[in-house]
Amino acid sequence: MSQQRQGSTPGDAGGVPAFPDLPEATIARLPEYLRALHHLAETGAETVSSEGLAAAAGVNSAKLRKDLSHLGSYGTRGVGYDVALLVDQIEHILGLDKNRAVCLVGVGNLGHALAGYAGFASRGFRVVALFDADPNKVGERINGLTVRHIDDLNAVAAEESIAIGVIATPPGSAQAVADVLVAAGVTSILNFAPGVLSVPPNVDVRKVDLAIELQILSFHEHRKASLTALPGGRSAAAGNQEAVGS
Amino acid sequence: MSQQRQGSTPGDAGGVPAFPDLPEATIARLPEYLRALHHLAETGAETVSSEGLAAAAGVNSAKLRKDLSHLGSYGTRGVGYDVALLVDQIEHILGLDKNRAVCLVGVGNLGHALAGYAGFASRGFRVVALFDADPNKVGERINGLTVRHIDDLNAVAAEESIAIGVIATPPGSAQAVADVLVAAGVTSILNFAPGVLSVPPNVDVRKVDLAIELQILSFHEHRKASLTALPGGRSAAAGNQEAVGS
DNA sequence: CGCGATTTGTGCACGCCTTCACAAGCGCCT
DNA sequence: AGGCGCTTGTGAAGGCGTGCACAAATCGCG
Repeated sequence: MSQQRQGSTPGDAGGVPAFPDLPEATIARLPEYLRALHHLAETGAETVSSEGLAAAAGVNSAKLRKDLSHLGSYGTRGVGYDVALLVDQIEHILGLDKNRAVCLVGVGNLGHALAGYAGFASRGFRVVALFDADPNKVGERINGLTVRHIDDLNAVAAEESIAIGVIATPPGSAQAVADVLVAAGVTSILNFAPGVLSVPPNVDVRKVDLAIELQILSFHEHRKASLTALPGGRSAAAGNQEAVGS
Repeated sequence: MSQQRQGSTPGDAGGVPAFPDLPEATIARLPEYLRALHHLAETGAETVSSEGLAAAAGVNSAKLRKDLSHLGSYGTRGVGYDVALLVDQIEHILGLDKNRAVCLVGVGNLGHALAGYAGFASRGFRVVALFDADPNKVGERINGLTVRHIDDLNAVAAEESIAIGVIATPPGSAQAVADVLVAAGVTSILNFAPGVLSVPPNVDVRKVDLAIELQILSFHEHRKASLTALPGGRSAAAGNQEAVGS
């Protein structure tokens, strides 16, 4: 068993598998596969076929096979994929075995909810610190953590290496917070504030804008309404089950 | 001025511009353009160049021009785009002039925050009803709305046409809630619960999974770490500012 | 009235992603 | 041992999206 396929770069340091240049689209789907696999494992399944896993993850089976083939050959022809093995592999690829530290900036309406979101801890992330600029919020205890002032961010980052920063502030403060995070050495940011962040090229930013999601749905709603109103108004089938991802 | 270009289908009912088959990628960017345009309008700008708007929206200027060209010719060569006109056009395309009714199911940690999210109302959406299955939550008042029991959803949908349903329940209840929404005639769903929803083909589902976003960031963090650790460890520049969208 | 500066709109080529279809491989049953 | 059915892994084709580079169009100025 051990490591069958090591990756591309031969001059590899240690046992870290070099990255076989996974397509972005594949990476965006791996977490969904992982969730489906965990669910399958709970039901006691030892192996899954690509068909079965694809159905559980909501994708085409061919796509799933191609995605998994990029990580190496972890399936057995005629049988399927070993669930436990695949879970380990994907978690390793995603770096989830590192139990990454996350800090959250902005303990307002949304930030408050995010701080208590159970889905983070259960999937390999530790929320280690909460920050806000409002002195009235500082000191408040949420889910076992005390809100600290944003000026303390540097100090906290110094003791504990922060892998990911989450921005849940009003739009006007987002850029300033991003600058602070970058200055503290954070190189991955999840931004819930509307607007574009300007960051150095080595920093990755993912943006989630709830209003944008609604607007996209509104468009489809608008389109469907105008189609069914037209003479040839059929069932207006089109793209559905659009998953968010880059 | 008025209408220069009406769309494709000539046999058009009323003044509704038939849909020129916008690419999905373009649709996903229109809301971001719209936000940038609103911001520009507030600063008093009458016109914008594609370069300027592209910068404000965080995209390539060529991409922006191509996107806008799909909606028709609303720019003037040598001058730029009329901000107010473009706002109207995009809002119309997205169907935001309809002031769509949104209902939210699941008033837990996240749902509570969503119910109070100001970004919805300010961008053309009205949260008209909150639902939950927990009797203890029913009756609670949030942001001027009273939480009702999920069984009342059909009745509410009968009086007020609900355009979009938002699911913010635990994963286990999501499918059941989706079924109720579909039965009530809702054809657009925004799902915050992990997992795949099964819906009829005429229903659009968009999914937002916060943990997935973190996992994707984790991957890039993992990748960057292993790159900088290698001999040729340069600044590890790669894809950044990845916006979420289908 | 003509010219140059500016900016839009778009044809074209390239690359990524998806999907199909099938050969190769594996296990089981006889 | 041999054959059969099932499933993976992948070559190839097609479609979609992006970005370049440029022609067409408009405005302002001399």
